[in-house]
Amino acid sequence: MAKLAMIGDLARETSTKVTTIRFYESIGLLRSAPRTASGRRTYDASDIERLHFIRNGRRLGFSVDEIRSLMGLAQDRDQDCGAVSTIAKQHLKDVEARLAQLVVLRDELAKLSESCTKARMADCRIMKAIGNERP
Amino acid sequence: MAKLAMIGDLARETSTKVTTIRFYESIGLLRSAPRTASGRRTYDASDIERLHFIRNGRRLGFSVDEIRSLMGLAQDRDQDCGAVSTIAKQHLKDVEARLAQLVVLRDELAKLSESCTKARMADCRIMKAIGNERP
DNA sequence: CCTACCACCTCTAGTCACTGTAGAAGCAAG
DNA sequence: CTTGCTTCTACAGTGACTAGAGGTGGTAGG
Repeated sequence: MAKLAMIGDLARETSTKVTTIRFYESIGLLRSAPRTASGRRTYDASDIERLHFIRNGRRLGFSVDEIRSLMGLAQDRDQDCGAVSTIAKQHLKDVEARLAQLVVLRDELAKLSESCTKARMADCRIMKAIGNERP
Repeated sequence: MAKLAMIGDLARETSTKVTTIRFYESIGLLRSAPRTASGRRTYDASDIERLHFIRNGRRLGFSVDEIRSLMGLAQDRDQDCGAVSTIAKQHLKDVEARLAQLVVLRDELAKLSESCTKARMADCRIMKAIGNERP
């Protein structure tokens, strides 16, 4: 039988903080890990995989709830994966929307930043611009 | 003397929720508005300007603390505005960094999303990809 | 004058995904 | 045996609001 990992090993393996792993357990994203006699959490290979999935999902910007859904769907191994595709596509759409917003923001900020003429505060163009913009 | 506005007027004028205005007061971003006999907040033109500044600052992605700094700097009307420029430039840099990250993310997600072959869950490429990516 | 209705009030708790802290106990090496 | 690391629990804090409960004030219509 495979040797068990302590929480610190899991943390290193997945570049996750120990506190974050405990947090995932507390919100039910990871199962309640079995404990040693002295109360320490022990993990096996499937926990490592699951945590990798969670971390990658988060890195890709999926919310905890989306990850929960994805992992839930994975249970039905014979179902088709249309629902997964739907979640991924929606997320992509959201990211694209945020991206577009951020581009607008960047351009506004760049214009703002360029407008500086090293004036007195009372005449500062940046301050005036922030005060006057009406979207 | 100019007529005073109620909190609802201010909210409409600046597209801000009433609760948000009260929140800004509670964190000292807006002054404690003077009250009518019955305890309602009253606002004048300078409050409207100040709130516009705050909202525009937030829309541009400045944090509440940055806005606080900017408004603090504005007090010294004779000082030069180098500090303002510094804050704006730093913020621009932050936004550009986020933008770059988001572009990477978008590309990863797009690839992910395209990889779907409408398979059984057990063979889903999207799920496999989320599970297997190791940054 | 009464009633309906809206705007306003305070206070508290919830959101999201963690992070940080305090204080105690386990465990292996020197 | 001591040192120093890891782990444990439990709770508070982050940012920037948002929502809800439960109440008062002011006004317009009947």
